[in-house]
Amino acid sequence: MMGGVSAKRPIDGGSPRRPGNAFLLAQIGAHAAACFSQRVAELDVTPAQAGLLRLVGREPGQSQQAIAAKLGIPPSRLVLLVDSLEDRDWIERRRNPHDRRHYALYLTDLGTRFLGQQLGPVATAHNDEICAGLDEAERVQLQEFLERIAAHQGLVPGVHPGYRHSSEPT
Amino acid sequence: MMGGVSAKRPIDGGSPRRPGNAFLLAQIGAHAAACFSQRVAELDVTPAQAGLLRLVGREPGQSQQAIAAKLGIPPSRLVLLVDSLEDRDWIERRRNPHDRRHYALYLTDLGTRFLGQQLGPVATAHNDEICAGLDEAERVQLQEFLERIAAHQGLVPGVHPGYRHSSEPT
DNA sequence: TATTGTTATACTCTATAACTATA
DNA sequence: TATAGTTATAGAGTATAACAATA
Repeated sequence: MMGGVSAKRPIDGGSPRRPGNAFLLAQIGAHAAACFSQRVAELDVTPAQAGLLRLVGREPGQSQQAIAAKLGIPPSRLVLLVDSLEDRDWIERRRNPHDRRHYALYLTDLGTRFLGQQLGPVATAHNDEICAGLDEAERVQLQEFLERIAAHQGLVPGVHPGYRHSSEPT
Repeated sequence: MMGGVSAKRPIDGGSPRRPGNAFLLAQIGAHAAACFSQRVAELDVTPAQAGLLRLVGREPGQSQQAIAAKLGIPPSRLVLLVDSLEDRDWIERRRNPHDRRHYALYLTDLGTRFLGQQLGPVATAHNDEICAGLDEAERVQLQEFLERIAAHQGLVPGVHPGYRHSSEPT
């Protein structure tokens, strides 16, 4: 080993003493995602499944290609996700009569009920848990800030890239 | 397949029409982490390496066990991370003379310089990029909200759990 | 015997690319 | 030939558990 050693005392290292907004957002965002994951696990659902279910409910009738593009994932990955929801009888693949290569995805009645009666309340409770510590006015204010940031970053309203390989401590 | 089909029209599905704060935090957080990952990649560094480097700079002299516990990762994973930083001559393992089982981690001079002159500016630029769209007063206000949330959620100031298996679309 | 750090192994998740069918 | 969906394979990243050294 070459290069001497320093730092008998704590060193700041160029980064601000207290974490900035970007770091806090990443930290809290990861925490929120982990909490949500734990909550939906009690319904035997993964976050990815929950997200797809919500997307199909919000914009039914789309092809798998369109959905995969919207989520920024390869179509091959979507297949297994769709399979898992179809196995539970929550969504349904319907052939497009005009072009039999396409499938169009729709919620089943069961899926609609699950989304509205099971997943919805869990998402609401999750949101409340994360916002604990902020009063109503502050939550509105925070939402405005976050929406502005999201718009500035070009993020699509209902979709987030929980797919990139990050993993980032401290 | 049993269970009829519904949803000829878009369906809200119990979740709020516009994403709530928790969803926005997760979405923006993942985006911020991805941006940071891209930025530090230009320095040939992973987010995990950057985080460890900052942690060692902030609290030098800790054992690997202590750091692993703080980051919430298994010690075996930390070994490779420490190896990669030691290979670059940025940090150093020093034997504890009183208990030769322990190592204590310190920055080298080179690591101190890299942290201050390379990584620091990148982190600052990253923070500015994420906060684009908010003026100075709003950034301060946002930071206050985020710090309050982090405290309420019991998050340790410098450490975030970018380790759980989430992956969550929509 | 307990603890620190390390190595070895196995498992999960994901993307890439080959394959089938429709057009 | 091109496109939608599927299947198969391989790679990265991670945790679990066995191991060696020190106490």
